[in-house]
Amino acid sequence: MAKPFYITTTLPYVNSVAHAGHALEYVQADILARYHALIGDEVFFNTGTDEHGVKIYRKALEEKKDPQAYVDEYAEKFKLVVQKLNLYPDVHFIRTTDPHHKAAAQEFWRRCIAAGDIYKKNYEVKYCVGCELEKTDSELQNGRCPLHPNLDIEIIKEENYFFRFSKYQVPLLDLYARRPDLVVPDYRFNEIRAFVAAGLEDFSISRQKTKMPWGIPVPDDPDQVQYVWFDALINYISTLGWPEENEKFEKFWGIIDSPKALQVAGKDQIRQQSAMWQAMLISANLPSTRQIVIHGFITSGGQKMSKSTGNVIDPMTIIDEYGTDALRLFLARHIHPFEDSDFTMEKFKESYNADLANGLGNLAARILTLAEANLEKPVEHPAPIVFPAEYTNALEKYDYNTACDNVWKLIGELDKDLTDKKPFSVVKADPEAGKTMIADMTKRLYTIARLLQPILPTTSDTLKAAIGANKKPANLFPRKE
RNA sequence: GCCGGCGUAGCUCAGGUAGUUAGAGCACAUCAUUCAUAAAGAUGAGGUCCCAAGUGCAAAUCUUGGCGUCGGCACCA
Repeated sequence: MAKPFYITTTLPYVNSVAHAGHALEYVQADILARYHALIGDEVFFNTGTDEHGVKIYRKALEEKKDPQAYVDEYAEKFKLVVQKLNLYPDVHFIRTTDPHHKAAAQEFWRRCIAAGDIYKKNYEVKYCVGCELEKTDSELQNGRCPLHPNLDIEIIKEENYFFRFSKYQVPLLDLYARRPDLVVPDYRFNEIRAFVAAGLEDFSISRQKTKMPWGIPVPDDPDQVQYVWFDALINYISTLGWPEENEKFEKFWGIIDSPKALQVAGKDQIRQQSAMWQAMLISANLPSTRQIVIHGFITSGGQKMSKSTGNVIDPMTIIDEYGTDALRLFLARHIHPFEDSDFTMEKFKESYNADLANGLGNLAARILTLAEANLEKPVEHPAPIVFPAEYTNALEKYDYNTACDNVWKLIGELDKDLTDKKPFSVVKADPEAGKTMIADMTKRLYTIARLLQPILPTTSDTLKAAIGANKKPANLFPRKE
């Protein structure tokens, strides 16, 4: 009986195109999805786009587009990214403007009301006339907008709905105590625990429709829409057909005593994912997330990527030049799973040439040339292997770097054996012995291809097909200068 | 300011409950070679393990202090 495995990324907000950080999160989640599929689990992999809110509304107006037309366009762009990164074919792509998601968000809201956790109150918004934007305290300096220090900040009163977050301090701390691996890595868990322990304030979860209509309507209140991320978080369960498809929901998301869902998110998302969303789930009487894995950010040349610095790495450009698997390997092997990491073209090219052109690509060429020339028929596929413990343990701990290192250790050993045992010489002196060696090494290459499946799916398939046909493929990774 | 992490070869990092000459991958140099993508292989160079004091027979590893650096301390998603 296949074990259900649920995994989701966060949904990118569609006010800009996909960047390297999105690619990292997609690839990390995809490696886990594919790994679990490989070991026989029934996988539900969710991603999609977060499409409501004031920023999108403004951008649509700026571009003189209907908001729906604007988000349709961006959703297509992100779908293309998902495709180009070669994510798991059955990935479920949810959009927060999907009718079913809207209905689910409204139902979720009603459940929170039923729990007594939503109430209306006057909310004071700080507003900078210069920016024409609302400002938070952390954005202000000495009570003034840093961009427009000569203008006074205006206080606008707005009636909004609030979520009774304060009520969930103890329940959240209980949850954290019960589930000591809820958030990975542990220092991120400590951060959120400290944050919750310091006390929680209720937060606003709606906006006035007259000012900002681009959101999901609040049930039974035509004047308010849900604040964007309240609705956005609900995608993790609406994607499963919640609330109608309860069987599917329990199968993948779990039940209260046995949560199953795995979430991957960036370090800027800790609070939303591991505190606010978990409180919302408790309020709606639904199971919590089983585990939230927090990754770091990608920097370039030690700095945040920005157009003005000119250090932006565009994942799509890299794919066009080097191929999807080259990008996937760099993200998996050379970007730290949890800490911020540097991504420069120099480092990328170095790793491409070392790991792929000189490493895997060259090894495949060596072996398959010998196999094609000397074996009469393709080798029989080795029986499904037991994966090396170092490899599986690393993936269970989200240590993609070490999982890759483990495969590359096998590549190195096979390469060295080929050099030392010289089947290319042996086959001339003693054809049968040489052929046996070549067949054996071809099988080892097949095993490596299987281990590569979650990380480099296309390369894995190409290698397996080549071995199956006993035909050397074209250069997998041409060396780049 | 408060809390926490980190500081080890050119680069990215591992080790670190103290115990032989400090490790890996990449990069670099030399040699050799062809089954292969001028690739792979062998050999080698490269480190006062941030600084100082302390506790030990013994400290990169423990303690204290200092310096440096990074992260968190709510409504930007």
